[in-house]
Amino acid sequence: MDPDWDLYAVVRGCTTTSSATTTTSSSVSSSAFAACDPPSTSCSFFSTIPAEQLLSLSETPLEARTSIEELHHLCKPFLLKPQPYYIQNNSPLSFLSYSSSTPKSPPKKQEHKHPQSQSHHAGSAPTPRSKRRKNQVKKVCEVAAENLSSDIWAWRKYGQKPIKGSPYPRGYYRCSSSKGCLARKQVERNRSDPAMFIVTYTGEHNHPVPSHRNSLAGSTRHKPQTGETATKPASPATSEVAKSESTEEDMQDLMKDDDEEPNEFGLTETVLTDDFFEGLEELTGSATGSVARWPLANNNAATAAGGS
DNA sequence: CGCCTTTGACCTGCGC
DNA sequence: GCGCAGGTCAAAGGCG
Repeated sequence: MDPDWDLYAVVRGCTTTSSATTTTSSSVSSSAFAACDPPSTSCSFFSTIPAEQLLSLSETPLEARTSIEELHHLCKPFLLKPQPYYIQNNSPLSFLSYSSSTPKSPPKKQEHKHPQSQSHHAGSAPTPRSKRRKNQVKKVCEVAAENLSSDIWAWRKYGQKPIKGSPYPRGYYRCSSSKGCLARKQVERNRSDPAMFIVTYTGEHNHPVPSHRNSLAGSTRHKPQTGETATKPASPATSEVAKSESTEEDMQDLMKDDDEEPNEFGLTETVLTDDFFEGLEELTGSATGSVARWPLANNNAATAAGGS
């Protein structure tokens, strides 16, 4: 497994919101930091840090890590470690759900291959659609509706199904940034809390974060969402995202001057505020759990299923 | 023109 | 083995 793509996403998400400060290299490490969510959500990248590390971090006087560089330095070690599952919540350092469909089984890239159409997705040998349900690495996160639009990846909806027991349908999206990308995500509205969306990521991106969204053409479709018909996929996944992200792109463009790579941390000083470290304390306490979490930076579920 | 969403059909895994 | 439910495909139509 490799949280790479998630991390990338994280980075971007963060970069877009928080004004870029210093752009350096190492997208990987930065990604972890980027964990911070856009606007309302503060940084939760610490969730990626092992409990022990967190403790040590928290014990470090704030004054001691006033610079991004320092923070980076402190966290870098953990950022490269693959983390099983990370749940990101819309709220700063709280973790909502944790789900692991397959804790350890190696990422099954080809979660399935349709016999009738296995021609596409070049590069990967056609494999049966088998074992898609089991042995499949998933990253599940719960995202608030308002955060659904913060996803740096371009997703394309390829299906929607009503889920038994749930009044809301589940939307199926795949990464449209790259033809052969196996990354997929499912967006489902939380039945118990309609304001929240459950986003499940499967597969991995086999390409770097797109500096620009693939295309916006035809992505913005304004279909009159008939009420809350469980069949209406909230907002066209990417479409909404695309729109809301147009500004992100702009920002990214601006930032590109410095470097193509996303902001090292994607954090601004403002992000590293008391609030930011406040949550840290909480984390140190909660992070002692064995459950690995990470800032699934992408709250992207901009794609909402069950649409709003 | 290219990409997106929608949607019904099809395929496969899983539980009984 | 059967049926259900979940996941994906692909055609049709829309949008920039």
